[in-house]
Amino acid sequence: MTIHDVAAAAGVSISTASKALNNTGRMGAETRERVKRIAGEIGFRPNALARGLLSKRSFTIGLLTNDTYGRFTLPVMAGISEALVDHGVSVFLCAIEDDPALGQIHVDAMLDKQVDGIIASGKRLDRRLPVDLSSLPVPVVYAFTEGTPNSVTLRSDDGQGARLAVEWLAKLGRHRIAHITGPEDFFSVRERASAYREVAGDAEPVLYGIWAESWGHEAVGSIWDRPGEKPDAVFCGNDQIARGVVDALRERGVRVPEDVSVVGFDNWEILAAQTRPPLTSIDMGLKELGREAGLTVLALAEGRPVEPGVRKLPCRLVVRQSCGGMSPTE
Amino acid sequence: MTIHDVAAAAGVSISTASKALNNTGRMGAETRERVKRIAGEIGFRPNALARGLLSKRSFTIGLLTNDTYGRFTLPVMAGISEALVDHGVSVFLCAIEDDPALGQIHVDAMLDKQVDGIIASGKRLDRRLPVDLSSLPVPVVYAFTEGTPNSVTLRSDDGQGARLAVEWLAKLGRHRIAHITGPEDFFSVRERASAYREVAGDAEPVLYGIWAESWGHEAVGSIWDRPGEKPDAVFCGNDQIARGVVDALRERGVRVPEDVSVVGFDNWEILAAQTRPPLTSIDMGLKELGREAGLTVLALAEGRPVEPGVRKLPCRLVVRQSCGGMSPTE
DNA sequence: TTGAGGAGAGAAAACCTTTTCTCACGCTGC
DNA sequence: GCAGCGTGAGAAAAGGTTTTCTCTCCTCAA
Repeated sequence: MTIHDVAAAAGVSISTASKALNNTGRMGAETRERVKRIAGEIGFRPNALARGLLSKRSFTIGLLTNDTYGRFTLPVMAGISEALVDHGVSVFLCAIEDDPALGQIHVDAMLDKQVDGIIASGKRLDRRLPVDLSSLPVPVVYAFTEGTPNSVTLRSDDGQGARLAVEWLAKLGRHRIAHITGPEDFFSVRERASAYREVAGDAEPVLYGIWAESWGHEAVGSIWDRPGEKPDAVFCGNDQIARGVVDALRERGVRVPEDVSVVGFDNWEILAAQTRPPLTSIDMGLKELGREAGLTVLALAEGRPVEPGVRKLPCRLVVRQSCGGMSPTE
Repeated sequence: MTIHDVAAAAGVSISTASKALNNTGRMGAETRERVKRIAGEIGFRPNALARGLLSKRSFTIGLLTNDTYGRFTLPVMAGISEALVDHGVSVFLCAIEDDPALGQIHVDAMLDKQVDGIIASGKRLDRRLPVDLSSLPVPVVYAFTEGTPNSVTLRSDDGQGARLAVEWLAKLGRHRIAHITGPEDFFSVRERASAYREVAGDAEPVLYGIWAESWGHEAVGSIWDRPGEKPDAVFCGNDQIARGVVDALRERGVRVPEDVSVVGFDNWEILAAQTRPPLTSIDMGLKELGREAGLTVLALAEGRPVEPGVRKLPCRLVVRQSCGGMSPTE
């Protein structure tokens, strides 16, 4: 089913058929309608390859990621797809592990296929993908991964997210707020910790560890075993740690949320909702991040100007039951 | 950088350049080498759109899924990508939620882009995607979702997986093996339960519930609170349930694995490894499934014959510490 | 010396669409 | 009655590549 068939069936030339279908050119209204009707009847759909060859636009972009579990990439991907499907753009997903060679293969394959742009994503804000995207013939947007100097980079505002969490705890009347978090060499860990300090002061030390439940357990042990007053709230670096914290507290007979409020980070639905009690958590808004990234790369592909630099998107507090108290709108 | 530039730089015609680069046609060996060298030097890469237009092969396939969390789709995707990247094939990922309209939009977009084939995937073996793929102009392979009657369908062998689990427990000397699993209306639940019955007999009832930790908890409660002898092993319908079971047992002072062995299903790394103790689990081999699906759709796209029907791929036992005992090779 | 045949290379068509250019025709205004 | 113009529609080129066909030499054998 090519445009030839449409033209033949409508008794017009190919050029007329094309113009009719694209609402361009001059022609009689009934001719246009007839061509359109016939195209619909025989189920004509234009070949995107041929169209792309001419227009230099493939309506295709690539998403490059090294996030194997997809915990971060999946929401980003969903946002991108959601934003771009209306524009007829499809997305190549390329998981490149941490392998530079594999990354290069995928980038080359995408360029061969004339993608209109590339979105680079990852599992960590302060690490680069193992492949250089700085001088590609197509626009590149970095989302949730570190970009090159003059690039467009989108990331979550972890400081604001942390502030949100701690202020929420404060609003609930908690004032001895501990912070149990991940490895200090993560930029986002430092950013969250410093926002935490701003709001909570330094009554409690920040406990750095690893991104695991076991660390949440262990940290609760070290805090509750030491003498002196105990915290009445814990702000955790991610939901896994929070889960460990909640479990450890319950095992010690400390009630959550009655005695201690706990806030997580990431709002990893499948974990946060299964914890007992379900975790109040900070959502980084990765889907919105993806949506923005999609629209941005599209803008660049269409030649619209986008000012370079790092753009931080706000986090959101998702209230469940691990803090007790009021609803978030009060 | 087009083949015109290569031809000009090498002082040959376009056709000669093309033939040189593709190792086709007749020509002097040094001419061929010279063209290749120059193409390499100026960084020529053929335009896949133009090539696809002519060859009717876009070296592109689509992966359609309604699995939002990507827990099943992600490993499948990884397998597909891994198998096809060597063949120069890129993959469009289309997440269609459960929306028929969205599904149709994505399918149309992919067909417009002349994909060589489509792989349909999902989150459940016994459900169809909300879009009809039965009479598309491109080959379709179903992976981890129900296919249409005469299609090629790939799925995990859940019966064999369940057998693996129960036999493993038996081999460890466990003989009162309980089965706590998901909703009975899942085909895979029934399949696993019936394999369990075959091996374990019906000393213990099968407990059907929901796919949640809370159900694991609850089920342990109902078993351990009833009078009489207790199980010495629990085979769980998935890792979330297993997690709930392990936690509930620990809370009751029942030791895992000393007193009771626990096996999960899905081998959801991030959960199984964080459980205390880490879960022995059945891996459905979704990556291999993806790989097979990729190679199969490629075969179909190239016109090689593939016999239709349902092909079951074996599950694998992944031993961690929740069963105790020996290593898996003994 | 001539004819056949083969080797090397180029011309051109094809893939499908969009877009620009050209053409024919009928009408209006002088 | 004729120049000019607007309208509707088609011809053709372009985009980058592959492939088939053709052409020109050159060599070798008769």
